[in-house]
Amino acid sequence: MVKQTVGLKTLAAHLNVTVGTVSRALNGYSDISEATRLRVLRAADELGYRPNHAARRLSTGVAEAVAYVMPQYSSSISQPFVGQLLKGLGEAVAKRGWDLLVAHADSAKDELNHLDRLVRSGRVGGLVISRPAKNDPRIRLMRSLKCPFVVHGRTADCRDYAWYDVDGADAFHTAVDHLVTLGHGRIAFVGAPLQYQFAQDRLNGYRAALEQNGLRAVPEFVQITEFSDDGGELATNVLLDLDQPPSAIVCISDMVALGALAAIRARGLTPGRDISVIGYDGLKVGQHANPPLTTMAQPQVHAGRRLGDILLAIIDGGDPRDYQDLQKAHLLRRKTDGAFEQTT
Amino acid sequence: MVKQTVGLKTLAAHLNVTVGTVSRALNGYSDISEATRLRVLRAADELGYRPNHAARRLSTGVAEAVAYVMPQYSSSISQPFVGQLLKGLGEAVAKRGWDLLVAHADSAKDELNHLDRLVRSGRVGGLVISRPAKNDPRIRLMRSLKCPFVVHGRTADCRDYAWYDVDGADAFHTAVDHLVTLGHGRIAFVGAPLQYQFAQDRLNGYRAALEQNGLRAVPEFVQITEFSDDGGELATNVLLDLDQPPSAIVCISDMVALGALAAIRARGLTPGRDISVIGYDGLKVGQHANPPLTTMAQPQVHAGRRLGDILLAIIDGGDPRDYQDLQKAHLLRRKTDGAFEQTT
DNA sequence: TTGACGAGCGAAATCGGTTTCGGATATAGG
DNA sequence: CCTATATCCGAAACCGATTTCGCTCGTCAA
Repeated sequence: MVKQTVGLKTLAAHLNVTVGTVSRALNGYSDISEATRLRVLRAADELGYRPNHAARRLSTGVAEAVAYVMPQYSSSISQPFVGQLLKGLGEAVAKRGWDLLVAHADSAKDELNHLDRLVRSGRVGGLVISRPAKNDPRIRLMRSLKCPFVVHGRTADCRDYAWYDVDGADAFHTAVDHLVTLGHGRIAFVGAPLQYQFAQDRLNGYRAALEQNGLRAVPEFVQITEFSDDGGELATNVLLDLDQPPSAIVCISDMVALGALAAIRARGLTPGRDISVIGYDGLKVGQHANPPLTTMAQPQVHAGRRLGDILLAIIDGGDPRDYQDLQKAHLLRRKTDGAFEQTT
Repeated sequence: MVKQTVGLKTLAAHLNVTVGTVSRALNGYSDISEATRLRVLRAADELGYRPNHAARRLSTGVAEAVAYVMPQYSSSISQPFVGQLLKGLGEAVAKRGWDLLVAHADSAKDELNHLDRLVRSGRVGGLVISRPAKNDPRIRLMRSLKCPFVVHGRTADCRDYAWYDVDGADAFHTAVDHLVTLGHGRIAFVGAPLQYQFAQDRLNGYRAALEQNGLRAVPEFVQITEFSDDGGELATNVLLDLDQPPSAIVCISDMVALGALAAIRARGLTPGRDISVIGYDGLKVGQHANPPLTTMAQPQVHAGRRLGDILLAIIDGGDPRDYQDLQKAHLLRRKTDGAFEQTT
């Protein structure tokens, strides 16, 4: 650590006042004459005074920092949004002069320990939890610690805390509806392990849409696989090997969908003509896929900032239940959705 | 901030010793009897003692935290590697129980102010600077502050500080050599603004390779454009409009290369057959491009951890000049590089 | 002229640890 | 048996801010 050069003491000596006076002048107390305040402010600026963060925290008891908890098993797909999120989060907390720190997880057990330390040692005043499991232990921990937090995503029971999420059920409902409109009746779902709530939500949306459209739910049409392009490719191959393969596939993410496209092309079929595919995320790279990927795009841009604002509001004493933000995804048509053709 | 429940004082009272004794027992001093140490350790564990971070920092003077400075203009392409890097960095600092915080930049000027505060207020003991400009003010600031730092990338003069970089000049040399081997003689370069050192490095490699292969440097073949897919598309269109267009293009990044592919396909040409394209980064999504993108892949996996280890070593007093790590990229052949055909 | 009052500032306690110094007890040596 | 030494622990200073308390002025009304 760089040694403190100019502290309150230096300033005070320089101005012939006490440290208490300087501190009060800097923090806008009323029992300081305007003349003194100006003298102090000017000197602080000239000497480049930076209050020692640790001392202030110790004294005031506020951490002036929040943490972002990285997704547990961060596959390559989770990376793009991490950067975006951090940027937004950083902006939100920086407005208040607070710090943003990131917590990473070695294992599930280590992570809880890490978070406990982070909170109970007073390093952070709140945190953002991404991509929760159905009954996430991290959320239970934060509740028991009475530590402010906001969840990026939701769990099964999400009534009592703050969260920001995109409505996956709605999105997959929309995707299936769209495919039905195009004439598809045999629609498959390639999903991820259901321990994650978002995986369950999207599956629910798929199923609800099938039912509402009077379509039969074919058990083999629901493939749960690894959350990656390889997983998507594997699952799609299983689907295509079926006696009566689907004519359309909705995929739980764009990355999975890219794998699906690869599997389809490998058989000499053309995505969007022979088999329709719809992804989820709205990743920019999807437009460079072969062919460009139709997807359910998210209003991802402001998620980070919104999460930060929510967290700060709760730290300020806001009721978490007042901050539950459900965004809708929208259909972004590119080239992998097409009308059903009997010829298949 | 969650109020401290059990502090040193609580522990001391519970054990009928003084806080000093507890502190020394916990910190492994030798003048504590083994019996007492065990009693203290056990009690600390049972009561779930977490030392107050601010107090310890104030007392010891070490920040127990480092910061990662986000790339200045983080376009979509910069995101994937941010996540990876943070993961590795987090692991490295977590081994020591330190925190990782991220600093984001509103503007260039704000950023310097922000970094100055971060360091001089004692929040961090060192930092990682990504993607420096040729003569980066952030580096100058850190030097003047005598704050330990490591650079991810290099500047023009990089002799006196620690850095980790991938050899862009070598990579583009390799790429051009490869294309020459395939019979190409008209090779273009699509790059990014030269304010960034990495952009200059890669251009240098391209030029050196041309010269070494006895190829003429065509001025119009060097296109400097925006660091994105759109930029790549624009630049490639310019190249294709030339009276004598190139038969191969090396692109400064995979994202730019994806734009190039789009431009090529838009003219009914086939990348890899009519025109070869080589990207840089080794992004996984490149394999889902149309056609799969040949690229110079980086050993990106350990960059974060390595940067973290280097930074900690310097904070421990290591000589920065002993930590200069230049990695090599390697050619990852997919489908966009092909033999030159006269027919074009 | 005096007493009350308020403005402005100094002095000191406080946050929760770390670390130095010195004292008490136990052990060893003569 | 008495002193020298090592062992172990208590007491207190310290890190650099914040914040409370109270003192000292100057001002004004009685």
